Amino acid sequence: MKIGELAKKLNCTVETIRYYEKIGLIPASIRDQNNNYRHYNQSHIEKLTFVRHCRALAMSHEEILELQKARAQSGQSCHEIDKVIDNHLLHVSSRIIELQALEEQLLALRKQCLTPGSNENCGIIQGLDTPLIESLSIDKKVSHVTGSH
Amino acid sequence: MKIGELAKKLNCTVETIRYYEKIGLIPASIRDQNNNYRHYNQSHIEKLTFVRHCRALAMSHEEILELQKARAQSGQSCHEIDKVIDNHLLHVSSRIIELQALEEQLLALRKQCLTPGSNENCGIIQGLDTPLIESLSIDKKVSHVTGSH
DNA sequence: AAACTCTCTAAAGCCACTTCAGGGTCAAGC
DNA sequence: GCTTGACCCTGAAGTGGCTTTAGAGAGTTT
Repeated sequence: MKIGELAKKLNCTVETIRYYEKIGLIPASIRDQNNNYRHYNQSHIEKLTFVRHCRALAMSHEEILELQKARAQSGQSCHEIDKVIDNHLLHVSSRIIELQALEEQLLALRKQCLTPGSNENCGIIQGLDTPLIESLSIDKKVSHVTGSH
Repeated sequence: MKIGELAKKLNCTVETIRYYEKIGLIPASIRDQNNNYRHYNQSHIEKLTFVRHCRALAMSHEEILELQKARAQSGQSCHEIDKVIDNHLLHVSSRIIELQALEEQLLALRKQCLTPGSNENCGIIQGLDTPLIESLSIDKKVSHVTGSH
């Protein structure tokens, strides 16, 4: 299977696959000796499926590498694996709480301007001109699950 | 006021302030003629307060620039301002919904391994080896509020 | 043979900063 | 007057997880 077909199968771009190979998230593909095209077999598909599933769950590359490493320790307990998932769940749930706090602040701000007038008197602008309450800025070290855009 | 004092006042780093100036998110500071140090007055403080408040609400630089532009149109209605906030609220709430769906998937996955055994038989690994259900990958164009870490 | 699609590589761009390297400035204490 | 340490300066590179661009070779269709 060539890279384009694999990309379609896994609902990602060929660039993403090449990028994963480059950074070592998936093993190097086999190359066609004539034209240097990448070729993939079942084992490659499985490895990429795993990575894409992890990414769809918003795991970082580092977390994925940890999972791959833990899984490779044959015969070992899967305690390490559980730990990675538990930690990541913490990342996600703390990010949800952060964003919910943010949403509330934004809704409160929005209510300052229910009847649009001139922008000089806009309650939103007035609200934004005042500093934020400290408590909102939640500890950013907890989660790698960032951003909102 | 020098940059270090301003940074403390606004709970950010001096590097961030210099960066904002560089990309034009805040106007250039006044410079001390002797040593080229940046100096800030009340007007600068207000502008940076506005930007930091917007950023604390997870607005993108682009959104902040839109707000600044809208506000500068004196005499105009604040309809544009409302629109930016409404749009951003959409970003945030759709990201919350995404992350909640993600959290559920992760919890379901976690339940596959309640009694840790060998990692070969770990239900989490088995779960990650299967492709994701398409419906999870929500339209990523909606929100700039991304990530989880 | 031309046109179109697929593949390749290396490098740059994105966002919102942070970090680094290598300096200059200034006040306090010896 | 000299050192120490805190602060300031600039420009460039690094972060993560890709995406985009530029330029070129390979393969298929007309």
